[in-house]
Amino acid sequence: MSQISLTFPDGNSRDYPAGITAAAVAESIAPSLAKRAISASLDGRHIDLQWPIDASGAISINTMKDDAPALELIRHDFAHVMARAVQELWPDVKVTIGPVRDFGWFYDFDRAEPFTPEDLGRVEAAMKQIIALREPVRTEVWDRDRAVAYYKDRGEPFKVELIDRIPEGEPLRMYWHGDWQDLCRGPHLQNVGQLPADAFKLTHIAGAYWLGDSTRPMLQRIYGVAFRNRDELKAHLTMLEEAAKRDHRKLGREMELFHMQEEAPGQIFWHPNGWNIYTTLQDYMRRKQRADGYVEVNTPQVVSRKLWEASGHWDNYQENMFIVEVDEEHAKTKTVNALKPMNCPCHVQVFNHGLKSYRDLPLRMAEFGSCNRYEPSGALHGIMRVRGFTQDDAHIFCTEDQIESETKKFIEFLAGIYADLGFTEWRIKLSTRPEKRIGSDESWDRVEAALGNACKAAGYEYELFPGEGAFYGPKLEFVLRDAIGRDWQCGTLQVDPNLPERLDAEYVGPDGAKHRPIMLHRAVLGSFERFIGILIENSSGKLPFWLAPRQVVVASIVSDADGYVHEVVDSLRAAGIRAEADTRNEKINYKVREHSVAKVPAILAIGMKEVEDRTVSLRRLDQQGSRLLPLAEAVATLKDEATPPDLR
RNA sequence: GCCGGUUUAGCUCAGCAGGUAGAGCAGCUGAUUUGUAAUCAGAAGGUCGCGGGUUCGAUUCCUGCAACCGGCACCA
Repeated sequence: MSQISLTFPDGNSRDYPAGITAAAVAESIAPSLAKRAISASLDGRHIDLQWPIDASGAISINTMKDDAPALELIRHDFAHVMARAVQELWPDVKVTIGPVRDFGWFYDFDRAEPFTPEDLGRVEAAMKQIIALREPVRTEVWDRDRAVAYYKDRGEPFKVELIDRIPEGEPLRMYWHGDWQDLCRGPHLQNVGQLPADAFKLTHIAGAYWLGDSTRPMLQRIYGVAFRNRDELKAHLTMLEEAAKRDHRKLGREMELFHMQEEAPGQIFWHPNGWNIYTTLQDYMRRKQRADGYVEVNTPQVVSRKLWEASGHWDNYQENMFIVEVDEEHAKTKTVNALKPMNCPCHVQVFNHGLKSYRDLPLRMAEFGSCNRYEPSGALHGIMRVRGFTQDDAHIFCTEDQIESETKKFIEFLAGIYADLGFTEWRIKLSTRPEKRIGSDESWDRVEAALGNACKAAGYEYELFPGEGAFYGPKLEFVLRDAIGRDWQCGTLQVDPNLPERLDAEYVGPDGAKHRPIMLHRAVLGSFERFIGILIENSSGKLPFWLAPRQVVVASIVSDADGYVHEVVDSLRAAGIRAEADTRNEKINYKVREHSVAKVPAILAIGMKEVEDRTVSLRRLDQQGSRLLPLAEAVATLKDEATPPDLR
């Protein structure tokens, strides 16, 4: 038998007969290690202790102390144990697939009856019983015919289809958790008893299409979360509760920012407080864009079908458009229009008005463009995914040579805005040419390189997403990370030579001939609605002072102070601060509590002492105690804080 | 759009094996003039999501629809 050489993490290596298992390797190092071993990593690949090793490489033995492999195994074995429990409880259930995901796993089942929340408790109990049996996990490689025959025999059509989808030549591996068998890539733990029976929870039931395809049957998915121990599970559940507390829909109601109602699904009724955030953010964006060389335009909401036919949207996206028809009873002739789902075709109309010269390029045309899209009902989510929204949209008309410098300029622009809005952690995704595309390979080469070079020139790395670009051009996407680690794709820059062609945009070049410009579609926030939702959740509603809808409440302690309270409010308002008086006949404790719950960042309490000394007592949100300072000083300090970051 | 769930006062929720409903908070009225996260009292507040059916009688049972929630699919 041939020998292989395995290198350990400490740099030493040892020879073993080919075909040795990682379990035997661990045993050869130390019996105690073999006892604690759960899996191994071979040249970075996570492998099962039972698998034979046929070639030399770098090996390390994993124990429960190794976070990533331990959690992967635990979650994956839980998926199998759950599927076993479900089939023990309901033998007619068909199994499909059950992968590991963030914090846990899911498994999709086919069953005529829907699972109920009560069923989850039964499944959890059955899983604990299975774990208590401490049965061994074993594995074998089967040939295709045997595997297909086995699953046909057992009446598991989904598994048969899965096998058909696995490429010829790839080994089909079977795993047994006790007597329960599943087709699985592995690796797994060695014994079901290694699972922490007190560190998992089945969280919810949901529908999910087989193979993620909406034309295939809908299965029932059960989600679970699992950790190495009870404390980690508890910490996770606490984190979920914290996340629920910052839900923008809840805070939107509590802070009286907006509401939505049945008569206008997917559209927002902004209340004074919420609209304050919106306009403050929009004013800021408008100043930033002006300073960066954009011109602002505004274009129609209701646009004839003819333009959408010319742009190509009528053919491809009609299902998602609000169609507005005017019939013969109202007008002499019938017209068919659509609410604009995007601004680009309208911007080309502005560009096309009058003859443009190469000297006009790059032309950066911005619009806070209100758009309406008939989003599928199931996609709507608070103010994050709506049917009526306003983009911070702009189109840069330029030559191909200008793409790189315009992209670099845009990345710097966007970086400054994200920093101002409190997002320091974000990344860039570069999506390149898809299979089905227009344009020559040479032009794709040039444009993709321009985007990549622009990122580097601006000082940012990017991740490559091959094949993910649009059919007409590559794009950059800017993904920011919020305070609790969630990612949000907000900014985008899309290179588009197609729409100028379709809508016949042109400019006169230095050679006196007409040329097509390139369009760069770009946005920083995406939409104001969604971005405000992100801002609310990122800050738990405690927005930075300059964005807070109610910045200061001046609260009287005794009614004899009311006159001075109004004087203080007037001084603050004169300095441009959003201040309100609270002279209700209530205790100061009551007022402090109420305005703290409402997340007002500063409360000024006014009693007779302040009246006599012409001072204010300043209390900051989430801080104990207060600070006494002269009125003029308080106004100056707060005015400073209320100044938007671009005006400081 | 698909699967499952939910819909009762402004908000959070209880209740009803079929006889038209309750609490806390908010709001209103009165008393209290109060020093940094809830002062006390009183009165009031609901076509039980919308439509149809069964029934002597429906908030409760059946059925259709809508919106919302959790996912899936979608996001030009």
